[in-house]
Amino acid sequence: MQDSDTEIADRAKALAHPARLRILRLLLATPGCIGGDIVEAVGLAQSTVSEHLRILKAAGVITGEISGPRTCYALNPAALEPLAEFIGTLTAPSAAVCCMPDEKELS
Amino acid sequence: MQDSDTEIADRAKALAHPARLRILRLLLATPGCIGGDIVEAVGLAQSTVSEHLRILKAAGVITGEISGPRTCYALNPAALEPLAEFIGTLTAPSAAVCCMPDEKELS
DNA sequence: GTCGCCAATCGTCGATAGACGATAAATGTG
DNA sequence: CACATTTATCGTCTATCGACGATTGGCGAC
Repeated sequence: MQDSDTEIADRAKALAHPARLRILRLLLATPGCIGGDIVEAVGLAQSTVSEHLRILKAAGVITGEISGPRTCYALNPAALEPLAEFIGTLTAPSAAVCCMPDEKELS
Repeated sequence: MQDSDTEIADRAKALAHPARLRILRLLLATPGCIGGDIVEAVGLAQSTVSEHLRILKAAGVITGEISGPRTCYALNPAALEPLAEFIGTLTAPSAAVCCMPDEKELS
C-alpha cells in the first residue's frame, strides 16, 4: 500500500496547480487535438505552458503525440484512477467502492 | 469556474505527499482520536508530522480539536468533494457523475 | 507549585517547483 | 533551399516545500 502512495502523490501533484487544472479543463472541452491555443487560453508564457504540459504528461494524465508541425494533446483519465479510488475511500468509508472502472488500462 | 481552481489545487496539494497520504490512511483506519501515534507510524520527526497535520488542517481535509492533553484528529471528507468532482469530470466525460454521495456531510 | 508529557511553533537548511526569456529542433510552405 | 510556424528545451531567478532540532505552551499528575 505504501508503494502506491508515491504514485498517488505524483498524480495529485499534477493536479496541484491552477494552471494545470485549466489546461485539463481545456482539453476536456476540446474534442480533438489542441496545440498552441492552450498558451493564450491560460495566459502564461509559451515555455511555462510547455512545462506544465510536460509535467502532466510525465504524470500520465495526458498524452501527447506529434501530428505534423503541432502536437496533439489528449486526456488520459485512467491515470487518475488510483487517486480517485483513494479519495473515494476517504469520502465513502462505509461504501467501499462506489464505481468500478469498466475498462482496464493497458498502457 | 476559475475561482474554484485555486481551491481544488490546494486540496490536491494537500494530497500530493506520501507522508500525508499515510496520515490520511491512518486516520481512516483509526476509529477514534489519534495523537502522537501518528509520529511513530509515519517514521518522521514529531515536528515534521505536526507540520503535515497543519497543512492537512489548513486544507480542510482533517479537523483537529484539543481533547485534554492530546489532540483529536478526524477526517473531513467533504473538503475533497470539489476535487473528486473534478476528477470525476475528467474520468467520465460521457457519464457526468458516476456516483452521487448517499450521505451529505455536515461537518 | 513543580514536574513531565504531548503538541505546536520557530528558525534554518537543502531541494524542488514555477515562471520567464532565449534558443534550438521539427515540419510544412514558398 | 530558405523561411515561417510551432513546440521543446536550456539557463536563471525567486518562492515555496520538506525535513529537522530546539524551544515554547497547555494540561494533567504528583
